[in-house]
Amino acid sequence: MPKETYIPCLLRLFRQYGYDGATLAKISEATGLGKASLYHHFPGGKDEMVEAVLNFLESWLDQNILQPLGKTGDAYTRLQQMCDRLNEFYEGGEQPCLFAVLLLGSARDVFHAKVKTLFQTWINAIAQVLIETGMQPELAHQRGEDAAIAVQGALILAQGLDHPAPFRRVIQQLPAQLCQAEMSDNTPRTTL
Amino acid sequence: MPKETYIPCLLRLFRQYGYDGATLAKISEATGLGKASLYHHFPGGKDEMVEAVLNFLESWLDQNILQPLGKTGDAYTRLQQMCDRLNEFYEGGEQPCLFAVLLLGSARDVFHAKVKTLFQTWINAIAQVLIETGMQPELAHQRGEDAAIAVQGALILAQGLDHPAPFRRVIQQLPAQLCQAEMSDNTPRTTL
DNA sequence: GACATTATACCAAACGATCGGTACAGTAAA
DNA sequence: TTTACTGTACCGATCGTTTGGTATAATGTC
Repeated sequence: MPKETYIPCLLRLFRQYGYDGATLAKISEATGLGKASLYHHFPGGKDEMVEAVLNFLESWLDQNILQPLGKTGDAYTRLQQMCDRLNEFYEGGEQPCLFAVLLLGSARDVFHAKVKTLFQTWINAIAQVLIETGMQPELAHQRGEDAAIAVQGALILAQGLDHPAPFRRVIQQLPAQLCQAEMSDNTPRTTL
Repeated sequence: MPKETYIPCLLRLFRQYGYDGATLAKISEATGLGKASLYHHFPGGKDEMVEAVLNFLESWLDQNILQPLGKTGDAYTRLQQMCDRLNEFYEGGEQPCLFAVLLLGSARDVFHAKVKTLFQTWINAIAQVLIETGMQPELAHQRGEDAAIAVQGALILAQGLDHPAPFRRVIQQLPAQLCQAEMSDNTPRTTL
């Protein structure tokens, strides 16, 4: 079997257990491959496995996020499509984000560069959509960051509260919040 | 020396390296205590060390967040005080959140219950402040979640982008966003 | 005060288990 | 016969943990 076959399984393991927690014993059991076979497909060991998963996620990002966002048409609808795909990918908030897992694990330095560019790519793509609607580039970029923040934060909270509701709500509200016009005054609030 | 002396050091280590990455060797070196001495203070081993850190964070939360939020006075100002303390604690976005680290590490199950109640306590305290301003309880609770989401997401992004700017911006904008009145119509946006 | 006892704080060394990784013989397919 | 792949057995290193013990200071006893 080609090594690409095992990428989804590896993704699942690293998301679930983290870099350290996903031991070769677990990987061997989950893939049904002996250690020797794993090292045949991934001579670089665990690091190469994670790298392969990150490459897979890069192409996933391109196909499921960047390309839909790059199409012509309604900005709101395009962002909604992105949210649909994110909802799928994170299984409605039940699965954590591998990026966050890697960033907060002990091997953060090894994969930091790759994760950084993936984040930047995603944020820039969102910003570009908003710029096309006439939004100022600076604000659009902020909104792109806000989207990433909302998704990542919601995933953390969903894990922490052991309930996916916050993530689902964020995903549902996100397109409207991103397209929303800026507040006219600085601090409009209900009451003091 | 009493074991409380070593809590800040342990907090730093677990934040920086994660549960798995903070090995006893590193802990021994950082604290200046031999492994056996660590087991004198924390007979339960690493788990008890983390537990002690979480207990410390629980009292930190009470003193620096819950009590200021519980005072009388301007809601906006109280939330701003909370943000100041958070900014301190996370060192302007340069330090990750131990809760997230634990939730995404391999030992998530062990500390999940404790982290969950701490999250809930924090969110409820924010919601209570907003309810006092006349906000509907349901919306107030959503805003409490939004605050946690924004902080956690911003910390992840700050780690991922290797730049604390997103966190600082979120912290600065947070009080206004929480107090902000609900949108009149559902999806007001600039352009299609 | 002098002495025995106990509690606290600490450490060097070693424990078994598991880690990621490798060597190599063997099998299956071309 | 070559190439691709896999199972077994094994490696050194490091993991968290435990053992056995030593100082030091406090506490009780006479």
